[in-house]
Amino acid sequence: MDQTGIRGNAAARGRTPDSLIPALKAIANPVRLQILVWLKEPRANFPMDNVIADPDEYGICVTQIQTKTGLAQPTVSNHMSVLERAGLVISTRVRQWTHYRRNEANLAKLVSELGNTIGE
Amino acid sequence: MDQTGIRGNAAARGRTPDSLIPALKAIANPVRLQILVWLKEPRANFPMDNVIADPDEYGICVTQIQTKTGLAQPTVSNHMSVLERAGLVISTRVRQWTHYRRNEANLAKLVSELGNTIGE
DNA sequence: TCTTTATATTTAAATATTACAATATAACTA
DNA sequence: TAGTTATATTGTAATATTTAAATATAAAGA
Repeated sequence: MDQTGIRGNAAARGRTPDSLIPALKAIANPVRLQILVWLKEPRANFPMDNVIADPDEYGICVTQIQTKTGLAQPTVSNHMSVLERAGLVISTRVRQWTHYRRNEANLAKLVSELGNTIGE
Repeated sequence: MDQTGIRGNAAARGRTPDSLIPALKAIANPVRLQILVWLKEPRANFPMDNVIADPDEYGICVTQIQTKTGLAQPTVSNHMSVLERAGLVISTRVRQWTHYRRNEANLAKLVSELGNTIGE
C-alpha cells in the first residue's frame, strides 16, 4: 500500500489518468455534448410517434438524432461512434434501427474522476 | 421564473452551456491536464531551489513547467495561454518570469457545471 | 429476389490542434 | 547602452477533427 493509503488511484498520486482524455475529447464537442443532454430525457426531447422501441430502455435511433441536429447522416453516425468508443453511450440494434442511450455509470464515473483529477 | 424554479440555469433546462466547451477543450489534452494536476502541489512537483516568488501565492514560472514537460518553450507558452483563456489558470508576471497558478474557483465550477450538464 | 429504409464505412475537403524554429518583446544586469 | 534571460508571437509543418458526398452493408417488405 502506498503512502496515501489508496491503491490504484492515479489521481491521488498526482498522475493523470489517461483514460480520462478520450472521454474528455468526446464531450469537448458542442454537438456531442448536446446529444448527451438530449438523451437524458428522450421522451421530452424527441418525437414519440412511431417509436419502435422503448426510449427509456433502448434510447433513440440515429435518424431522430440526425433530424434534431440537422447534420448529415454520416456525421451523426460518426459522432455516436465517438461517444460509444469513449464508453459514454450504449448502442442497441433493434431490427434496422441502431438505438443509443446514455451509459449512466460511465458518465457518473467521468464526472467523479474529473473531480478527483482537477478538483482542489 | 421558469417551471424549474431556477433562473439562468441552462443545464436545468436541458440546454448545453456553451461556456463549458472552451474549458472542456482546454482540459481534453494530456499535457494541459497534467500541468493542472502538477499545479495542485507546486512545492511537491517542481524544484524549489532558486524560486523567485512564493509558489503557493503565484504558482510556477513557464521555464519550470517547460522543463518538466520536455516540450519546446513556445509550445508550453501556448498551452498556458489556452488554459488562461479558458479561465483555468491565472498568470502573474514577477519581473521577467510569468507565473501560472490554478484558478480554483473556475476549476471547481467546471466540475460542478459538467456534473449538472451530463450527470443523471 | 428486388426495392426500400436505416446505418456504417470510405473518401475527401475544410478547419483546428499540436509542435517547433525563428523572431520579437520585455525586463533585468553589467 | 549592450548583452542576457524569460516569455510571447509568428510562421509553418504534421496531424487530428469535423463535415458531407458517395458507397457499402444490413434488415425489412413487396
